[in-house]
Amino acid sequence: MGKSSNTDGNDAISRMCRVLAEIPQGRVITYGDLAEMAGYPRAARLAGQTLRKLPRGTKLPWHRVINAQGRISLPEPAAQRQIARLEKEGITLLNGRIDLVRYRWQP
DNA sequence: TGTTTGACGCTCC
DNA sequence: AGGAGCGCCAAAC
Repeated sequence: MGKSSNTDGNDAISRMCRVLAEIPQGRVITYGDLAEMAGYPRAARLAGQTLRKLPRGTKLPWHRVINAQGRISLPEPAAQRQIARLEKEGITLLNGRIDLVRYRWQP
């Protein structure tokens, strides 16, 4: 069947979004875990690359993705937007850091 | 087809 | 603790 081969680049995006949509409100996930759960172990950077492509008005909880250090990886203008959304969900930051032991989501 | 690029992660100083 | 240096992996170019 011609072209509906599934190996086009959109596969990664679909999988990432699927996982992203499952993250409960008030919890966070690391880039590494997101990638792994999407079927791409060791591809943390791919997760970031994928998130960057999300449309501006997406309903997906892109803000719940942080790095393994509990910090925001997004560059500055947008970092504040992410922090605002996180705090809105009750996620507190201490010195710019999120307590992964407390907020990390692990199914 | 080969090289460069990141919203990363881990280890070592 | 905090920072520098490598390693990883798929998408873009």
